[in-house]
Amino acid sequence: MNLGPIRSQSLAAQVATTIRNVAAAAGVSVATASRALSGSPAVIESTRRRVVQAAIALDYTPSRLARSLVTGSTGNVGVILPDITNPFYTSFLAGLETALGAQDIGVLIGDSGENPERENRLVRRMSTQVDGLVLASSRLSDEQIVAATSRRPVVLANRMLETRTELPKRLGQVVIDVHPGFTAAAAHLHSLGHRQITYVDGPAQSWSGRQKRIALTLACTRLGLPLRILSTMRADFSAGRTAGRQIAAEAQHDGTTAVMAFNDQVALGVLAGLREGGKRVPDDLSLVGCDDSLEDGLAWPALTTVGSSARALGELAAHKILNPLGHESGRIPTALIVRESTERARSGQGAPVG
Amino acid sequence: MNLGPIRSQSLAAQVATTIRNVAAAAGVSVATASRALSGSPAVIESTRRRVVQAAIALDYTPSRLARSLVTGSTGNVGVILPDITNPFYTSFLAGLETALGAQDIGVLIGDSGENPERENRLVRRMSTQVDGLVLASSRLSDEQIVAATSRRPVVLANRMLETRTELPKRLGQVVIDVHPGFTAAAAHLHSLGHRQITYVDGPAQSWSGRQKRIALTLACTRLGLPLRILSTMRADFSAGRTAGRQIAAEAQHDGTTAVMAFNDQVALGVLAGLREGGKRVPDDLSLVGCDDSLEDGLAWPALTTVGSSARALGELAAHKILNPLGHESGRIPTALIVRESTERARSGQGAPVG
DNA sequence: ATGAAAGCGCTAACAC
DNA sequence: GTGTTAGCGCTTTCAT
Repeated sequence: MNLGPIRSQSLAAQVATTIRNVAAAAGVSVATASRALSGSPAVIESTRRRVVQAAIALDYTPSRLARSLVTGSTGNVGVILPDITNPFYTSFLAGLETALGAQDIGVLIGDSGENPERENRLVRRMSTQVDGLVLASSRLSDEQIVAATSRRPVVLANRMLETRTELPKRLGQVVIDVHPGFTAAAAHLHSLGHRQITYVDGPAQSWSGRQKRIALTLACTRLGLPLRILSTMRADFSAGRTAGRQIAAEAQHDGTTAVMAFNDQVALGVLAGLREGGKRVPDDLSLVGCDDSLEDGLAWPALTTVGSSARALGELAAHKILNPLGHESGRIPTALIVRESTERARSGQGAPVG
Repeated sequence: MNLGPIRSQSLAAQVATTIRNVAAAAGVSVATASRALSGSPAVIESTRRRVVQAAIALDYTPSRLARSLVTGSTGNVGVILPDITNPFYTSFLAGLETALGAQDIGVLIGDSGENPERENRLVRRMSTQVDGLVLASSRLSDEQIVAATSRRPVVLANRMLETRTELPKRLGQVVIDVHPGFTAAAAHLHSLGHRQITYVDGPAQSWSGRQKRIALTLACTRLGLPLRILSTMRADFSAGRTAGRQIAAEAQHDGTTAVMAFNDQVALGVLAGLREGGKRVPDDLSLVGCDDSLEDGLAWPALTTVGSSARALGELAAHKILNPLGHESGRIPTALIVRESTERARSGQGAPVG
């Protein structure tokens, strides 16, 4: 029996099969088809089977757009990162994507390039097609973030609002607690006999950068350890390298015997810069990174680092965005991972090379 | 004058402002509001201004969902990668995202984990909310890819269909042409006096892996250079490290003096493994990576590598998906980048260490 | 247990 | 130049 014109499956621009087709093929109404496919208990087993079979036969895939439009929930979340290329965010994203994917939530991604305007454009652009927004190391102002909150639930990762601002509902915050790791790192270096540390900092505007600076300063002060801070514009390899060269050149004057870095990329750069400046790690200077984003053994000597799990941060952000319950900010702890790049301070400066 | 109930902006779950509100506020019909906002020439300047002002005043953001539903175009593309964490794909993604973002196209991302089933699920899941799909190093079968093509235009990156299959319309292919780079690498090693090369391969199933193997085999054959191939399961640091240890242990028996690696991650692993096996690069063995995904100086010694631009591949994929015109497959060339990890072969084997 | 109908927010004919 | 109407594909009352 021929129920109306069969959709001629020509080779041209396919018209996707809709729930209407499925309903027709199964001989039920659209409503019933919808119920059957979404597993409503209000549909009898025999009809359900027919509907499902029709759906399979027609290779039916429900339109998420239409569904979202009516339900008001999209099944997607948006993530905005400052730099997709940075291993820290890459791991963060992997953790997030895995956790969300397991719940069949899609991920829309945007790279802000550390540019607040671009970040804001991305927020607006995404806001109508996601259920929530995850902003990693956001460079937006507190006000802008609060504003974003009125569109969609927001989870801030690696950043917290100044608490003078009233915390809006629908705002979650997940951060890495750098204190334990940095405190341990300072203590570790101190116990190895180091008496002058140079810290190669990241960009000044970053919230997490400020946290690290504070934690380290505090720890060093308590130990009576003098700390010298070197600023860089971008927290990447080449900035570290430049700093490394500088440190190599100045070490004999300022007495620096240990270097800490904003992150592992910078540390790797410092390593290269020191080497180019004729200094060896850990013989001449000790070196500590941050993030534990490098596979063990990737650096040589293996890098002592303040370990945290960007991946865990991503997973935590995923959970926060899925249930915007409490206001307590999630924290991922840090701990010092001692490997080969730190060693007992040599009394004198080794004979300068090259 | 009060036109109906003003939406009470309570603190509770905001109801987003719709084009209806804007139209009402501007005192025009919804259609006119739509036209005004989308820049239709058929609306007089004065009304346009009123509409736009109302939109701004109400902080109106058009619903992409609704728009997509009616226009049939979503303004999003989906990207599926085997591993978000891998720098190659990370650069690829960055190139893609930049190129698409410039056209105000959003990016939906999925990590297949090199799992064909998961990849297929992602394809289905995304298909109703994107205008096109970019599959990087897809592990799907030719048939599955062709099937995906019937849902949305597809661009294959770093993979080509076996040409026995009829090429579907709406399928683009962009690849990295490894031949020039690998040929140059083999010639380079040969000219340095190396007479036995070991190649540390990646996963056997990968299309791009096959290309590299073919290119290298061909080049070596032409040079009369014997080639030994070591297979690995995953193309990552630790696989390389294992291979490196093995090579260090066997080098004296098989006469290997130069190692080539599937990619830079593997090469870095090989470097570590060789070091652990008491071999030094480039003194004892030369080493060549692939991709140029490491910042220069990140590895030490700096890695000679077959350079290609994953970023450029991403940009090319973006262009392909935006205009699914021709069938010619886009190619990104490769070239050998000589740095410090390759050197003239030593006549004898250096005294084995450790 | 199933169907008919309304409507999510928007654009695109088709009037006027 | 602007308004009216239909409808994208789906879910969800409300009847039956």
